[in-house]
Amino acid sequence: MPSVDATRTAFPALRANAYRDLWCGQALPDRVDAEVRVAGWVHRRRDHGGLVFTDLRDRTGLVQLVFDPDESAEAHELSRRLRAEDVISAAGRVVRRSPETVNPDLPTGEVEIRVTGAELLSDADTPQFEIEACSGEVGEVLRLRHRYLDLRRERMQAAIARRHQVTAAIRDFLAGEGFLEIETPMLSRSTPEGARDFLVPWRGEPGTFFALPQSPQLFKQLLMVAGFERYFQIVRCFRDEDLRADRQPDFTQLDLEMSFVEVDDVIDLNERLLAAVFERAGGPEIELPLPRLPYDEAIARFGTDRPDLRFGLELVDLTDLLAETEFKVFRGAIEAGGIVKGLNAGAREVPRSVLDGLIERAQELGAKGLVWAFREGDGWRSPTAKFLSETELRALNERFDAGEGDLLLVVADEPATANAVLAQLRLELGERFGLVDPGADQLCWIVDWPMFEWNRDEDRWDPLHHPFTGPAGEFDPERPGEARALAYDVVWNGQEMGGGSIRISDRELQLQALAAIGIGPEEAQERFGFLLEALRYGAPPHGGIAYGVDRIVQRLVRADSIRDVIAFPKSASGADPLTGAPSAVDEAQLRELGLRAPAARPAR
RNA sequence: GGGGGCGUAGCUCAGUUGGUUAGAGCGCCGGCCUGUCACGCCGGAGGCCGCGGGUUCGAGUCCCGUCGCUCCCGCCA
Repeated sequence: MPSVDATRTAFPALRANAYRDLWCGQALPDRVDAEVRVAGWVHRRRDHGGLVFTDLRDRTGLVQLVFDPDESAEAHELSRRLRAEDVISAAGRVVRRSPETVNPDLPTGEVEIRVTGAELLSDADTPQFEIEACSGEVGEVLRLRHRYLDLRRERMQAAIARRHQVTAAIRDFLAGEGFLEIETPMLSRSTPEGARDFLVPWRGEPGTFFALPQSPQLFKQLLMVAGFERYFQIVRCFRDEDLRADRQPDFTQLDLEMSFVEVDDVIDLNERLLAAVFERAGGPEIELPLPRLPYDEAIARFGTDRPDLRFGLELVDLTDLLAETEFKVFRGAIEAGGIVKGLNAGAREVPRSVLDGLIERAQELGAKGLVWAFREGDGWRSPTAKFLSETELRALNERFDAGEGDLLLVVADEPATANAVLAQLRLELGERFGLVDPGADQLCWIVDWPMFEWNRDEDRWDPLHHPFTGPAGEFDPERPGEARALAYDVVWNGQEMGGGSIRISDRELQLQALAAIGIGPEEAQERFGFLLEALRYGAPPHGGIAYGVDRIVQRLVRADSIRDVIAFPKSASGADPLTGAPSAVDEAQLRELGLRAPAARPAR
């Protein structure tokens, strides 16, 4: 007998109320002979003319109601008029089913309720889609337009309940560690770094704008200066960028900050936090401490700062081996400041069409090309092997640790491109070859980040995290490229779940860090003056982290899309099919704000 | 901004080399049915094949454009 879905929250006994005194999912053998009232939605109806069965659904599950004319002619009459999703309440007696009629697939399948009286509380139009469709997934826009129906599905109820378990576990754990939950403003100042801001025009002075927060970063630092020492917030954040399957323009962070801590302190607390959340919300069992991977090692081995550690196919640097090669593709790339890097996909039967597809994919991802080679005996089967010398082939072979039939894929390009392309190909090959156990989970910390990376388009240094991240050791403003940051990201199966750092708590150092990315004292004062000012008044050393709560829940319920764990998400195009937002506003509203409507608005 | 995929009944989809009356399952409507539980059986309704143009004797099918959805790249400090 299956137990009630463990992902749903526990249900306390209902106190008798106007409509019911038992949740459907509580109609269990221990209630046999009880006279009860239940209420909910008509999930399915099986009309035998004489007997009518309905499955009644509430948040806790299903229970079978039996409408027998011998029990109540009136209720039986009503039952024949019921339609899917009608809302009813029913009174009756819990009875044990005879052995041959037990439904082992239903937690309440050992009993049923013989109805003695029923009331139709609300009748329902036929939904445009079936609540629990038996074929295929219903189109997402339709689901979102009728989200209140979509959310009735068991999977969605479970996802939203799981989300509650996650946030409840977070609150309980952090409260136990001395954290206070403190709110920060939604209407705040635009700090046009990083993502595009959502702006809110201010009526008080037309032409000025609030910005919705991309994160409460600066406020939480001020809370540390204010002496709260341990703060957290489960908080909505906003970024006006294009969406993805794991990205929403408005999303939820767990934001936390601690005073008088160093990197190890923050990581230790967060590992225990993750373990507590996983234990309570049905996540993976994790062994602490989690592995820590230095940034450089992650890039070298996986080509990315968020490696999926559930499978191998690690990258191998071949630059030194081929430095003298005659093969122009490789040689040319190396001389232009690039690298040659490859991965060994192992012994695979890979048809030519797939190889062509890989080349095409590599080019899509920005590579000039992709060289493939199969190990065959002492030699190689590859259209390009003939360009390489015997010595080089042997060296390649050793470096790759290649065995018979192994497929090698090689990209020669500047480091960022070669790494990005191979990192993505590695993921896609892992998927294609079934190297990832769908039940496996691998978490790790990425540590020892560079402070800055060179932005060639803008001709300046950009922070890898944000400009309030503390440097490790002495900071040399003359050599920003060499600075390391006291930063850490937590990566789960190749997805960034959270990231944080020890912050700069010294005003002079903060000014230097801003200067390194091209923000001089005046501009710093103009944009971050309130922070710099606060740092004058006794700022404790502090650091923290922020997690994507939606992503954590998405992973826990193994949903393909972040939208499946948010009650009312935006569609992939960024709009809300339910309310029709965003929408035009009337002229008077715009006038008040000193704004003008665009000349022509495309019809939505 | 760029690339891929999709758009046929309320829903999920099929639709051959371009061929005459566009199908299936589910749902819906009507009827029958006292042990079903994705109930069953009989009958029925339901289509601007996203939209516009083109090629053709003939277009759901081919071509061009456009709109919508979706995935990815860019972007997301």
